[in-house]
Amino acid sequence: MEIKKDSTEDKILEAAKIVFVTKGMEGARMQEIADEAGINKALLHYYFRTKERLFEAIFSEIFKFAFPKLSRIILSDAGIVTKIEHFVDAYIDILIQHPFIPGFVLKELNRDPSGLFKLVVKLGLDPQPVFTYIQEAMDRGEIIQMNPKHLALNVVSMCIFPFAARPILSFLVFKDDKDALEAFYAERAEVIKKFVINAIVIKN
Amino acid sequence: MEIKKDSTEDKILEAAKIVFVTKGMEGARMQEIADEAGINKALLHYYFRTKERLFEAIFSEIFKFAFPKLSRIILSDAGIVTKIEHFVDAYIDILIQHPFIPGFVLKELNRDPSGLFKLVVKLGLDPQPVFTYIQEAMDRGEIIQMNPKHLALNVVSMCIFPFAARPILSFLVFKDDKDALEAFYAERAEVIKKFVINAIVIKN
DNA sequence: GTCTATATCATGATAGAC
DNA sequence: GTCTATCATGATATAGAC
Repeated sequence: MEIKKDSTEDKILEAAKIVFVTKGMEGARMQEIADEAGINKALLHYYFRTKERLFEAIFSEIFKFAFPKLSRIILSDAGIVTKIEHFVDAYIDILIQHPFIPGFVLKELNRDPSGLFKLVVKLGLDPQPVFTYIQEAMDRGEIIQMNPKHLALNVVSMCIFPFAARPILSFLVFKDDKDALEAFYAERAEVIKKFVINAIVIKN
Repeated sequence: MEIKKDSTEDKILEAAKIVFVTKGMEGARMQEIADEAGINKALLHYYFRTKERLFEAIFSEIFKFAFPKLSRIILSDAGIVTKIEHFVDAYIDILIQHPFIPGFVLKELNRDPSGLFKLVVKLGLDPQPVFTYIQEAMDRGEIIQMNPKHLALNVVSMCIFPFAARPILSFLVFKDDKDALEAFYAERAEVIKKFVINAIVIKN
């Protein structure tokens, strides 16, 4: 006897997440999602009218997952160095748990950015206060002077890119040694924090 | 009178590059490439037997474009700091001229890495000597001690990621102000160089 | 709500005339 | 070499039975 622990809709969402994340919007096949969910292809259209809508549901879910955690850190009242450290820790932690997200987001971003833009507007995401905050910390002499946008981008780049480029990193640098790659990712947070602090802390 | 300056094959290659780069392998349509080249769809199959082969031709061309320039710098006999500076300058220069490459490469990388792997093997690309070189410079006390792989990845991340994430950067940070975005990219090389040097040069 | 069967359409690829 | 016409396939979407 089989216990029905998930609704059909949940099963579809879970299956779609797996397929979309590995194959992307274009590569994903409705048949494959149906198979993965153990249901019929027509049911996908019953629950989510089109492939596009199903995709958007998954995309939003993934994006919304990371947002609140990072937002909380950014809005905290810690000093800028501590805040950057917490941000890097949290970001790398999320990425280690979901290493597929960067590749997926960048892929879809270059395919059709409008979906992400709608989401960004809907979430009321605006980085300007972050830049203003960084500038103020610089003016207070907490860190060296530089364009806040460049600083923020440097930090985010070093966090995200290694995961977005995972296949080439794995193959080229680690000769497909999964354990070595995982160990390397586990070191990233500490490395980035030290690197950034060295770069921006004022030297006497 | 129309002067035939390009062969049909060249026209196809140029058209395919435009379409593949913007749409990717999956998104690209043979019809669109044919239209872009001003020829018939059947001719594509006459010159390049399949879509896959046409794609590979473009992908190789793009990848091979950047390789020799960067390779020359890496193999030069400058000191490590100078070498990093030259590398960043050259890399950002290439990316400003071809800002689509990172998004394209990452997209195809996450779709099917095997093509890039074959290319990497064919070109005999091996980063190990670079890591060894960095380690030796560290041992000579030219820069601080850290895992050479992390250092290399930090530099490459800060160079590539801003271009890979161009759509979101453009929309979220620069409110679709193209001029502001271009100006920002133009500053990247100087910013990255200063940032890296601050991070790795030994303080007294 | 779930399924079978099918309509409709788009695309990569090919055949064959010129 | 280039074109028109067409095929074969696979995918989205819908109609309608249960």
